Amino acid sequence: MADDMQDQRPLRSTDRSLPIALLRAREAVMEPVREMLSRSKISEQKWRVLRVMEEAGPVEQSVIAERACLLLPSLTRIVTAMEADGLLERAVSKEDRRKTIVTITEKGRGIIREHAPESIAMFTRLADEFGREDMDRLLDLLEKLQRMER
Amino acid sequence: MADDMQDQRPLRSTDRSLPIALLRAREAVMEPVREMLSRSKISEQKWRVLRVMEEAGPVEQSVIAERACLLLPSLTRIVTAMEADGLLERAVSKEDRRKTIVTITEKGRGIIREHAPESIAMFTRLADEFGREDMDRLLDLLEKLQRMER
DNA sequence: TATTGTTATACTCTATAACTATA
DNA sequence: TATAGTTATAGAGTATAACAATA
Repeated sequence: MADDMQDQRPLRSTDRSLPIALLRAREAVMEPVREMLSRSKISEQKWRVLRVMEEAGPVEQSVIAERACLLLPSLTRIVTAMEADGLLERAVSKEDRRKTIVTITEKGRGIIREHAPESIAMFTRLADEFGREDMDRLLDLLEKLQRMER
Repeated sequence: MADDMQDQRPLRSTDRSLPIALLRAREAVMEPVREMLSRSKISEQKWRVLRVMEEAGPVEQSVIAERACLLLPSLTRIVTAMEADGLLERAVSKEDRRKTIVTITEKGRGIIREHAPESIAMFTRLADEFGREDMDRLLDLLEKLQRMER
């Protein structure tokens, strides 16, 4: 009701602004994660790429870019560096020679394995403190939001 | 149960990874917001600073930095540029001369007013599509998360 | 001595456009 | 003509440390 009056209404408080609330929540959650990653000199972005690649299997770069929330030009640089570090391999697709198929290497998987226990422990601790049910509810809602807008 | 076995468990799917889910959700939500801001040549960060300042009234920079999710060195540059553009004013605090108190100007408020209708309309449309109740629930959970970790 | 904010620096990501090669 | 990816470039933010002024 009264949606036509919205031009006169003030903006929501920043706590109830979805973009700001998502950002603040993420910053809060990322604090210990950043601490963990910085110890092993792997950037947040590279970690996301590893996670996405391990999950998706061999994939083209556009897919990685979308799922890791990176632009293609950024991904090109990141993937080049990671290939040099032996964390992944690139190959031209046989079906479509425009595509580059990227595969995680054993060394790349090693990085994930190395951090998995601590990563899981952090999440478990957070979920316990936050409440498991609320955490599930939150993840459900985030998935729904993600799926809606595209 | 079986939390002691976590070292052997694989990581959660990226859809159920809280940091990744928060990031993807935010990217989805930000798409139209970025489109709006780019039309008026105001960066996402400056927009956050304006929002926080309007809400908080005259505040020191540390507070803005925390609430706008920016590091102090980044904020220093942003605030310098915004002061040059007449969007805010800086003054040394009388109680504690180490502190800089920043105040939004009428011109700064103008930027917010200019974008408020479109911003509210975007959110209203999104909340309708997403479901008002779910949106409230999501914002409650995000607030809770934000408050927990600090 | 600790705190607030600034400056400096190296690195990285963003955003856009232009380009190559394939389709 | 359109698409996948690369390269180039300008701008901006990140992260850290060192510093000045003040408490």
